[in-house]
Parts: sequence; structure tokens; C-alpha cells
Amino acid sequence: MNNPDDKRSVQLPPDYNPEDYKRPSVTVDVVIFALVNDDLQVLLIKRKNEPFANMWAIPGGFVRMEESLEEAAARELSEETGVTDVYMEQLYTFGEPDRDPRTRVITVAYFALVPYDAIDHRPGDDASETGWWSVFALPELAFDHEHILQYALTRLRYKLEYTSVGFRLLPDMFTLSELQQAYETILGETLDKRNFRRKILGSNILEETGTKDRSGEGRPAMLYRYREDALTEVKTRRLFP
Amino acid sequence: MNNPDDKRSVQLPPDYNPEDYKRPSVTVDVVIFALVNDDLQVLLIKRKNEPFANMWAIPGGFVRMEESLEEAAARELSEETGVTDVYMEQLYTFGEPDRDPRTRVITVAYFALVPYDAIDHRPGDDASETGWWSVFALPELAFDHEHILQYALTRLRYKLEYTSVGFRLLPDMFTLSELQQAYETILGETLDKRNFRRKILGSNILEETGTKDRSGEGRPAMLYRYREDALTEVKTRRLFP
DNA sequence: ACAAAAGTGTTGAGAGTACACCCATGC
DNA sequence: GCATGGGTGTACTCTCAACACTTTTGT
Repeated sequence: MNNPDDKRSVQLPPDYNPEDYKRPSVTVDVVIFALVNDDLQVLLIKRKNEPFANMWAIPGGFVRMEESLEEAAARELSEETGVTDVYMEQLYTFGEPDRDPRTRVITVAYFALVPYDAIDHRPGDDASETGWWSVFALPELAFDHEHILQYALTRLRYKLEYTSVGFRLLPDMFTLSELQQAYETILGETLDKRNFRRKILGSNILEETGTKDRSGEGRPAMLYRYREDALTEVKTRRLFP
Repeated sequence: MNNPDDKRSVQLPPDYNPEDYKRPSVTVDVVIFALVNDDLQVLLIKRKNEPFANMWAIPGGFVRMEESLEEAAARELSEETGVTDVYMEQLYTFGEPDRDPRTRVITVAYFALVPYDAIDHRPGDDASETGWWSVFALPELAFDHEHILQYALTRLRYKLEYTSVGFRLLPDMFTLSELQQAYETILGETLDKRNFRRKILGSNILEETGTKDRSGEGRPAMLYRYREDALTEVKTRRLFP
């Protein structure tokens, strides 16, 4: 895999044209969110090379010439987690000239919501050290990744308020209490159980599975799943009628 | 430190592959909206060269090595309209490998809202033919620009529903009827006058200028201006309490 | 005085919010 | 039978949406 950090000098190709080399590099970075034990965490990679050696960074890499940005982001996600087919959306493109001290790098940032139980936890193929970090207790991050991560977190919270993507962080089947717990963890506030259930069920994005969760201590809870045919975006009240 | 402008050698990844080494070009495209005679229009440029010669396209250009994406977008806007300091936001980054048939071009799209009276209408310095086109009657566009433009229009309408950026298309001072007319033009629906005024004034983003518009036929209307200290984003009802 | 556009309130409906108790199961 | 979490309804408040007439000016 391309590691944007390991670089060495080579002679230029024969069809060298100075104009071609004044192009910025383009990378994709993917902020990968998951819920781990009622904590919202992100996957980070420990850098091995300068600059920012031994600091943590958001996973990412160069966009290849033949792949789309979405494909590049999905590839990065898959390489790090083994997961495909999860919720992912383009976040923003960061392109300050000095964000990478070596050269001009423009990065198209994505964020992904991954059910923790779907993640492949075997050591990464590129032997790089990865780790899950709580968004509430992050290490110092390389480049402008702190900024990107905070932006992603803001967007995730905002998105939770007017859509129902929260369940994308849960397993295929889940209880309403688990879903409510997820929302409370991410939004950082407690929600009323009856109102929460009324709104979620009223938005019609979930369906009962008919089975019940027997793992807990008290009364078994109905398991729900996402209705594939449902619209994720729940229309909120508009500013203008 | 590596010098990105070094013409004799460049830094490459360890698993160097000539295909990977080619970098995509990065451009910014700016969808420039203005209200012209109660019509929502965009500024387009007629292409003179292949591909898509003689077709219309969204103004844009390469990102220079020393400028940020925002600076590049502002520069393009200024070159085409002479306008600075208007509302502009990043829209989305489009990077399908085949969107430009010549080579890989990733474009960071912005959209700008320009008061029509602020536009410099002298012929462009680069002698390229530019024109304002109604978004409701567009010509065939080059590349994937039709897609970008429709995306921008969707975003603008969506944004109007939960923020109050509409007045960014109007002169410094404007009447509430003009503002309502702007919203109706963009959203494509009529709005109730009393409810509109109550909401706009209630959101506290405007202030009276104390002067009145004497140009119309009937009763002169109060002129308002944007309160510089106001928050543009009006908080809407959330999905979860 | 009349044409033309500006400006102004009220009411009914629906959604949001706050709040407390019974139910099903395992041990 | 008790501990544990699951599940349910109602009343009040507030925002939204629909609706028509008076006021100010120019001619």
C-alpha cells in the first residue's frame, strides 16, 4: 500500500514536464467512527515517519489515477477495518497550502459509521499500529487532523439531529434502548425514553424483527432492524413554509 | 525539507509505480448565482477549445501551489465578476476518473451568492465569452457541470430553508418584499407575506435602515440591511429533543 | 379618488415536551 | 419475590399555517 510518509528520491521519468510536477498531491482521509462500550471512538494510525513521527493520524492515502474519490475512501476504510458497505459520506476538502510541511497536499475527507461488531480486528496488513480512541480523550494529532476530526464530529452530531443515521453504528439487529444509548453517547445528553421511541418509530425507518434480545438481565427487548426501503433523511420543520 | 519545486528529482513512495506517480490535476469550479429581474441565474463561460468546444461551462481553473482552495475560488470569482467579499461556501468535490476525457481532474466546487448590482459587467480580461443563464433554462453544459450545477441548486434551496442567506443575493439595502420575491424565485413557490415577515424579522438578522424606498409605484417600503453581528444560521427544530 | 404596493393579528391544528408507573423475565 | 431493564399515555405549551383588510403614497 502507498504510505504517503515513506518517500525516497528517484530520477524523473523521461516524459518529464515541469508543469506536471507543480500539481498538488491528492489524498483521501477517512474518519472512522464506531461505538465501543457506550463510547464514541475513532480509528487512528500511529505514524512511523517524519513529519509528526509517533503521532497519531486519521487513516488515509493517495487517490489512485483510476479510482474515484469514493472508491479511494472505501478502499482506505476496507484496508483498515476489513469493512465494506457501511455509511460513508464526503465531509469536506482541506487544502491549506501548509497543512503538510513537505509538499502541497489536498485531502478530501470522508467520515464513516461502522458497526463495531463488523470490524476485522486482526493486525493490519501494513503492520502499522492502529488504535481506537475515544473522541472525548484524543491524543495529539498530526497535521490538521485535529481540525478535521472535530469537524467530522460536529457534522455527525448535526446529522443525528435531523436524520436517523445513528443505527448505522449498531449491529444489524438492535434494541431501541441500544439505539437511544447511541444517540445519548454521541450527542452528549440524555433523552426522554418515551419521546425518543415515539419519534424513532414514528419516522418509520425501523421494523420489528419479531425476535427478542435475551442477553440482558431484565425483560427481553424487541430487536429492530433498519428498513432497507426507508428514507434516512427525516424532513424537519422548514424555516419557511 | 523537501522542496516541492525541485525540478531534478521528486519524492516517491517505496512501492513506486509509474501509474501511481501521475498526480491528478486539481481545479476549483465556482457556481456563481445572482438574481436578475426576479430570475435566478448563473454565470457560465463559453469554451473555445476541445473537448466540449463551444459548449458552456462553470467558471473555474487550476489551484495554484501557493494558494488555498478558498483563495483559488475567490480568485476565480473575482476574475469573472470583479466581486469580492460575497457569500461563498464549498459545495462538494467531484473526482470521477473520467469526468474530464483528457486527464484526471479533481474539482473542488464552490458556490457563491452575488448581488447583481455589485457585478463588474465589463468584458472579461481573458476575452472569453461569458453569459448569465437562467437556472430554469440552461444550455447543454460541458463535462459533468450539469450535475454540479444541479447539486449547487439543490444545496442553495436546502440552505434557504434553514438559514437566511437569501439576502446575500440582494443589494446592501432592500425591502422585505424584494427579499420575499427572492425566496419565492429560488424556492419556486409562493410564500405568505405575513408569515414570511414575521419569521424573517423574528430571526433578528435584519435591521431597519430608517430610510424608505421611493422608486416603486405604491406606498414606499422600509429598507432593511443585514445585521453584521447576526448569526446567519437559524436553528431549526431538532429531530431529537 | 383611485391605483398600487406596504404593512399588520388572530385563530385552529399539530408537534414538541415533560412526566411516572406497570410489565416480563432471570435468579 | 425481587431486581433489572422494557414498555406505555396524557396534558400542556408552543410553533406553524391559513387567512383579509387598512395604510401610505403617486398620479
